[in-house]
Amino acid sequence: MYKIIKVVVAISLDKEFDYCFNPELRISRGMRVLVDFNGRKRVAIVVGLPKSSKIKKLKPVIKVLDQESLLSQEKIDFAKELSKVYPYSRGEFLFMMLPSYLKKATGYNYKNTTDKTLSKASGSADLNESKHCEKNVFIKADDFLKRYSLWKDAVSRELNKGSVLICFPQLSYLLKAKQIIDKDFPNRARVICSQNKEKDIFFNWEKTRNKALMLGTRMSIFYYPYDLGLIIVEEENNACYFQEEKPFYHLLDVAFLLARLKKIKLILSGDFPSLNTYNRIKRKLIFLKESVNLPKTIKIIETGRFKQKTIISPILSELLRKMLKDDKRGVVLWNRKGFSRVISCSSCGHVFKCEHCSAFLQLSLKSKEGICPYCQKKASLPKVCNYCQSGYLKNSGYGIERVGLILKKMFPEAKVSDWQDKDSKSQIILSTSKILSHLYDREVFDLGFVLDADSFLARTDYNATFSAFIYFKQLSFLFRDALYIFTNNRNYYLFEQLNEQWNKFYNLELSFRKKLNLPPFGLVAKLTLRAKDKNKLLKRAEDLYSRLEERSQEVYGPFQENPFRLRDKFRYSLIVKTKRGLAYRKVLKEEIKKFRTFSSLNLSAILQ
DNA sequence: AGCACGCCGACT
DNA sequence: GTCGGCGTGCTC
Repeated sequence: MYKIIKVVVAISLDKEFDYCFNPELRISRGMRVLVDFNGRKRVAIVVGLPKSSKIKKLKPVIKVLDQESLLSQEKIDFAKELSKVYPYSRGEFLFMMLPSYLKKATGYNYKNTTDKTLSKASGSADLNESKHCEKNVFIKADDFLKRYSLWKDAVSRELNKGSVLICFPQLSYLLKAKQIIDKDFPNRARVICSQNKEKDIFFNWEKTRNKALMLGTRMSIFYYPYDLGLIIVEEENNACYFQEEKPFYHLLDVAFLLARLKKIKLILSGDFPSLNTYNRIKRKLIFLKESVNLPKTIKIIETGRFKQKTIISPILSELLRKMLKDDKRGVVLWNRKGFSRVISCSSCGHVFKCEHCSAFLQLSLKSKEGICPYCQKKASLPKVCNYCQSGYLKNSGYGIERVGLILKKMFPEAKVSDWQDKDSKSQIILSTSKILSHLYDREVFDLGFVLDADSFLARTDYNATFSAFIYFKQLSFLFRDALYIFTNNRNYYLFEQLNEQWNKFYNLELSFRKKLNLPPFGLVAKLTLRAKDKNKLLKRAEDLYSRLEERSQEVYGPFQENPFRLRDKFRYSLIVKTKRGLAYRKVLKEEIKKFRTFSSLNLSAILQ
């Protein structure tokens, strides 16, 4: 007589499959088994042990790969909850919780030593958000040290009982913070991140299961230890917490779901909360703990009266002159890499474009080559135009290198440096917005000058104003005296908000979002289709559009993505607006599932 | 996901 | 004729 198991595999189809096995074998939930799935051998995870099956002819399990359960019932439930929210199957999520070399059928027999209490913790996620969230906190302070001092005690308290997971947006930030954390918790912290070598992930995965202090990037949450008692998300509003490739997910969604499932505390920490988190604070679902921050001066300068022909307006050159006279240092911010924006022929006007993207090549002064700002591929440039054989190449538009060159000419006596070449003697420093990834270096300058503020507002997405607010506010931390912002829209409401209380702007933004049913109130999904064949792609995009519209969804598009063609593939997007809630997500998920992705065309979905 | 099956258009 | 690209169905 045979016994039966239910398994899932790592495919997008959210379905359990039944197999039979010899009762002499020891099989329990959360173990890996090797099965014949549709004619091929595949690793599957056991999710159930039913008495009977509706399927008449069951295939037998080929091999049992583990001696003991690898994934607890709680993790199986967690994967199920995740698959309700995101358009991926329970199987796909369960496999994300395994170190990748256990995803293959390599005969590793996992022998558990510490994970004995697993099967106790079970039950499905409590979807009533208000129940366990009074514990959740947002810690607001403008630098890491201040925030750390506010959540440090919670860490040491929790470590007496169980494990703590601290998430960081990037590995570089994590390692910097680790030096500080190591002083208080010597030899305790373990790093879990995708950059780890396979062995390290496995090593940590096994070792970090008991009263462990885990520091990780966004994926580390899928490897959480069974006795996890506290999750901390540092720089909660950082865009790095959103994974921009398949599977798309936001760490915060995953963290909320896990905290609710495990009934544990979640501490969010950052200089400014995300709008979603602020909404939770307002709804009293998160408690705000704010440390007093020094107000920073942000000055708005209208440039409209001056021709943009000279990128350095008279006001700016006057400010820089005064700054040099006062022996102070400043950073000029311009968010375009390279030297110029367009390379064209002075005679026939031919514009040099990237072969793989719909983008103009940009000149890099350093390599004297053309470079695509999107795919980063380099292309050699001819001395004489290869189309008309007569014209010279002409550069127009401003990249950061050109802005630097102009400033060098204007201020020959000053030391003008690019961000990467700067030293303690540099007086005028040029940088793109990547300066913000050095926020935690705590290097402070006297003055800052944003020359291209309007390009941050020219974005068409609903988040543009909010992102611009965060960008300017975070920048202002880097400057002792003042941050100057040059704009043609002096009267835009954002600018008057920059020197107000931070939550005044948040309240204003939330009221707009509520009126227009945008996140965090409504659900916005962006579905992007990519293919090499432009016409077929458009047809597919229109197909999907009408299908979604039939389901009475508010659909917009198809829009061409910018750039339309990227790495040889054209891209169209659809925007779907619905109410928030699992039922609406389910409709979207079904349509995405029904929409088959071929080798020649793929679909990705981002839900916000 | 990945594979088999079957439907059409192209072509030695 | 039949080769092959691609839409469709299916996996216990």
